[in-house]
Amino acid sequence: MKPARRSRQQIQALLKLREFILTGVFEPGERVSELAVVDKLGISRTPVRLALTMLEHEGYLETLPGGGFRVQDFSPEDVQDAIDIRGMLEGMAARVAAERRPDTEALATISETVEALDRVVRGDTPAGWLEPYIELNEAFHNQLLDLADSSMIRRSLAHIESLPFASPNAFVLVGVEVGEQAEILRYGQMQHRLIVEAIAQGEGARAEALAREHARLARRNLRLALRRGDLLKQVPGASLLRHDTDTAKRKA
Amino acid sequence: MKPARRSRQQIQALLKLREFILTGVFEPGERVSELAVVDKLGISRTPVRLALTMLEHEGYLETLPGGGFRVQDFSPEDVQDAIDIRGMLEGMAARVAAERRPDTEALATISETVEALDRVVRGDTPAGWLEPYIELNEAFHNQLLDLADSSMIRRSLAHIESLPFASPNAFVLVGVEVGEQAEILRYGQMQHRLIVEAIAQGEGARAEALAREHARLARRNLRLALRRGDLLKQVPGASLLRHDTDTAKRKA
DNA sequence: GACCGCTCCATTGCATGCAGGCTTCGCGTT
DNA sequence: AACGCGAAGCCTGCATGCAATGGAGCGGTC
Repeated sequence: MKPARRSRQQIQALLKLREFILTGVFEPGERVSELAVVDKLGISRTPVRLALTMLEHEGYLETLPGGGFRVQDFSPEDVQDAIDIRGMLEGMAARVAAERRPDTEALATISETVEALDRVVRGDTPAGWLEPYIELNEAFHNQLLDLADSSMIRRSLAHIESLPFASPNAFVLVGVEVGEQAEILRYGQMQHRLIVEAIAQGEGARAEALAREHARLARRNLRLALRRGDLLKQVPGASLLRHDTDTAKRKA
Repeated sequence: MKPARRSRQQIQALLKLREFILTGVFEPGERVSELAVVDKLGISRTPVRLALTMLEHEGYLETLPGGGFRVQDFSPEDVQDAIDIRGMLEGMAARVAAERRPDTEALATISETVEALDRVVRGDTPAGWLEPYIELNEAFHNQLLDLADSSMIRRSLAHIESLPFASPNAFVLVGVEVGEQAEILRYGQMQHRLIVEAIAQGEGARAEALAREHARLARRNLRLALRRGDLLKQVPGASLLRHDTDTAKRKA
């Protein structure tokens, strides 16, 4: 029955559960017990339990006082704040990178990424540009972290980005659906350029401000998506958003 | 043999292990296996394992590729960055609080704390002032978070402050040993005052800058402690600092 | 003598049996 | 009829047995 499973059960459980939560199989606010998950996944309690606590640390779940877990829900303000926090951390990364005064060689990798992004954004290939853009965008953010070379920044960023809607690429798809998409994309790309430029010139404060402002693009797209519900479907983790119909605690 | 333990084994394990790590029973870089902990604590593997993964998320441990854990070590730069991150998050909290334009009533609690701190700092009672200062200082930071009322900021701050040397009170004791202590304390207290004032007047940018600068006091004390090794003993989690003698990877 | 391979041991990952607590439902009494 | 008390069942927390994997050490062969 189970000789096939040689991969880690715990990872399986984690992936499946995350998928279930993200796709709305488990609704926000819903209580989820070990047993229910065991029945649903066919994995025994030990790895399931481990996966549940991992999801708790990732922010998807919270423990209930009486034991068991509950699917976390998020307000629009929460999403906004998460994006802001990412922006601040990336800003700090840019500043730290600038203060190290990296030479041209150290900047080579990220410069290549910026140029590749240039080609994508300016490119006349309207079809199939999305995939590489997302990939390069993520690469840019990773390479910015590499330049800062701070395990603490890395750690905090990883923590906030474990919330899917806080990642740099979360709202790219929203922009796509909107007419001004091309202009926004070019604007963001200019920011990429200027961030690297500021770092190269050791302008820490400027690099920080640019990176922070860069994250505001995501906030802009968030507002767009909130106004046009159909756009929300493009955002990973949108199902975790609290339904406004809930008369739940606005304020504790 | 086991009828006495009715409290949660897992919590016991967590507390004991954290204490062991902080007091240096487990050295940084040391490998720690489940079995060793089971023998040492007399708690079975299931709760021990859970406690270990929790400590991993808190940043005390990291998983080894071959399985098992390793006590994390931190460079002085890591500590500095952690303090900076806390400062940024507190700055964001102050800004968000200011942008909400809280009325006098909402500010009542934190104002009382500031005044209580004033009495402690200005007070002529040189003995026994430390305890209340630490308590009030922590209360101030908590109440600042209450004003911002952002679960995301709260979450990220809790995460970074799970590292003991990143908490607001971590370096207070260092300042105590130094002659200029009184002056520094009054300076920090003035910042407390001004932060609340800025929030009350809706000056978000100023509140943020003040809160960020406020955290720099901890960085200052960190440098002091690094120069004078004896002061380091006052800092919680100092045993996690990487020994400079290690010729380990400075840079990956 | 050195290198490759095999075997054994240590250690983690998984499953399940067991006990205790919290809640809920039902029955009895006022 | 309503409230309180008691019992039962579900659910979580813990312990331990078992299997599988990775590494180290030893032996054999080239």
